[in-house]
Amino acid sequence: MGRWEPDSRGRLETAALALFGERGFENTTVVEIAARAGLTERTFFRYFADKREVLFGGAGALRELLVGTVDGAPENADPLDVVVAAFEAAAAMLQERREFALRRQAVIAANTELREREVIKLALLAAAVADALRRRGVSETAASLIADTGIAIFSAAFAAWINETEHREFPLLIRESFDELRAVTAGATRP
Amino acid sequence: MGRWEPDSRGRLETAALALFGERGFENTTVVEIAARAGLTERTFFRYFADKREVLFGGAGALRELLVGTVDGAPENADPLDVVVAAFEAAAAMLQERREFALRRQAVIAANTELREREVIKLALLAAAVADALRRRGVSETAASLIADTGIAIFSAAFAAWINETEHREFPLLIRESFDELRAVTAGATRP
DNA sequence: TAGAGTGATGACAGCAACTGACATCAACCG
DNA sequence: CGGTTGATGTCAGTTGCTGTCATCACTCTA
Repeated sequence: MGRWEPDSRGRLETAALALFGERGFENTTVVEIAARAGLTERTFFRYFADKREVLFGGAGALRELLVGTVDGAPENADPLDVVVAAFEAAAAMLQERREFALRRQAVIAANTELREREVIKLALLAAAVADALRRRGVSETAASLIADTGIAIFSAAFAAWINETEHREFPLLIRESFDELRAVTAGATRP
Repeated sequence: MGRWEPDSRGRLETAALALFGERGFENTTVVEIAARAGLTERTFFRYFADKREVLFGGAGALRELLVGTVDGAPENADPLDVVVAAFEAAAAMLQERREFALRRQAVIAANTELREREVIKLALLAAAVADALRRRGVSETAASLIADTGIAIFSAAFAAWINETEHREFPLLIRESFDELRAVTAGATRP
């Protein structure tokens, strides 16, 4: 048995999500989060670079899944198809923790700073996916475009998944958004 | 003649960009910015919600231009074409202040917090464009997708405009990114 | 098994971002 | 001419975040 309770990081994350839910992000101090987790403020900042970061621990796993899927796709597959498939896998992953995702999203939606952080996390995911595409030989610009497009599809599907009253499968919603995007671009100016 | 020097806001912006360029964002305090502008810290925070915001005053004008262009487009025009045209207009606007844009971008690129803020500004632009599209009758999901796609095109073109050694016309680069995106989506899975 | 690490945590001091409350005073207005 | 207004200053306080050093159960090694 260790000297301290185990899983400090997890306890901090749980405490933070609970407190943010109860009284909001701004009305919760780091000292309070740490106290509820049975730790001190200093320890909080050893695990998380800043107060917001405590809500974004899962981003790393998501990135690995996305990059892994792209890296593992057949060599001659269409890049956009590959990216969409990767986001479908990510959607499936999130779907398994829908309750957590909902509570977390409610907290984030209620605060501008947190929305900022979420947007930048998405941008980082896009950058990682773009890198993976370049490794497959996709050109500089195309890689960015495709990765950003993937994020756009994912965001649209995520909003639907969270907000729709009839709860449909998240990966299915990804596919639908993709179809919609193809319809949209097909309609635009033809040379 | 006023009681104070005019254009406090502008003086703060100029002082901030200069200081950030000299010693970096993190090594510059708000007190120093205010002092160089002949003002106090408190006044700085009356004009800007936070330290980063001093670099993003132009975002409002950009949004108005985008939204205005979308609102003013012919009623039956293809939504994606309309959005691309709006971003071409925005690109033309930025091109007129290339020097400023370059210095500003160098400062932003050097700091994570500032990159975060820039990403969220782009997200806000996307949201505004999406709203404008909905006003035109475009569906909820399609509006988000098209607006995000526009941002993706803009971002890719902006990177090229800033980084390429041969300086090409920004609006032209937008058009090229758009073409590339269409090529990419045309290549993906066909039903 | 003594003693030297090791690693997670605590204690404490301090900076800088940001805020609220109130004071100031030139310019303007009736 | 006196009152109001609006931009700015002053000051005190909270909180996010960091550097530094101490602590001490556990572990490894001689």
